[in-house]
Amino acid sequence: MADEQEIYQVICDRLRNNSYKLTPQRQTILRTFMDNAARHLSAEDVYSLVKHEYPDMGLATVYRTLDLLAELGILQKNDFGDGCSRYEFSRKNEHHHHHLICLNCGEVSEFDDDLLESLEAVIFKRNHFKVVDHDLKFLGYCQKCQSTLE
Amino acid sequence: MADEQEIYQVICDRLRNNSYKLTPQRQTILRTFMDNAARHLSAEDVYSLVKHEYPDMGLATVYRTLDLLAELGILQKNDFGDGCSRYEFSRKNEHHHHHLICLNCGEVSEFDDDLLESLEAVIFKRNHFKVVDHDLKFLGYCQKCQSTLE
DNA sequence: TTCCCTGCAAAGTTTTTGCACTCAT
DNA sequence: ATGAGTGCAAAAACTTTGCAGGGAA
Repeated sequence: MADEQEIYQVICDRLRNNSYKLTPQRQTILRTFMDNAARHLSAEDVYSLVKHEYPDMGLATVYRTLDLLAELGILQKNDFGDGCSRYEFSRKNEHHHHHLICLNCGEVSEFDDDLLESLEAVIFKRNHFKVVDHDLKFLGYCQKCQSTLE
Repeated sequence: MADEQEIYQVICDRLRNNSYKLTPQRQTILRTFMDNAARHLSAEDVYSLVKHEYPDMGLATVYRTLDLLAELGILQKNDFGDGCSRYEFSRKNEHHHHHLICLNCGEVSEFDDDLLESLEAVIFKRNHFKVVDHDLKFLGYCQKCQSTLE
């Protein structure tokens, strides 16, 4: 990923260009994602992480901010089937990555592959369905849990 | 798909073999899925469909039955991102199918492809992650909505 | 100053649970 | 007859909304 400061600038610009305000709450939440780039945070996760730095922030604000940032394409919203939405910085323009979800401990890791791009043309021909995005998850057991379980 | 009566027998056997009872509620729900094999029904969908034939059935029973049938591998639980789980007859042993979800009207159609099987070996080598299942969704616009939108 | 944004509390949605009663086996 | 299964209502879990007050531009 590029330099943190640079990313932060790009995001602030995108907010301003859409006439959204750069409130301290939004800044704090953004910083939380930058500080936890490896994780896939839920609203509740963000809420507790932010509580230290910003004890007065409301949970509703977290939800509204995540919504907004996802709408602006800054964050990507994921559903890993654990009952809540989880967010990460959007990487639509980079290499396509998919998620490996451990059925035992719930850890989410990643896997890069472009294989599916070629499929989208096939789908358009066969099904007349115009694909704009795809979502591929692999469910199984991470290395740690494989040894734990047996 | 095979003969309806045959499927029904297989399912009843699987219930009995696990010492679950074949209650009229469960029969009604199963029949509902057989009568709507092309659809991906939510608990609420099943509930309203069943209401005609069985007005006294409770929603909790529908949830519990869908859970049970999914656990037994009779139904497959899907998350299409519309805020509720949707079920269809499980086809784990047949050709792998993936879902095409229309972002406009929400219609879910299907697409068959085995491409991903080969990927799972690559993932085990590269990430030491033991894949047991995968879930691939394509998001886009169905033929109908493509013309409607432009 | 303007009105976007926020915190709070209340409500919404989907799903689960507790409990006493009922029925398939 | 017996415990799995059921309906009902209440609760749980996550998220959204309404509103009055507050702060970024």
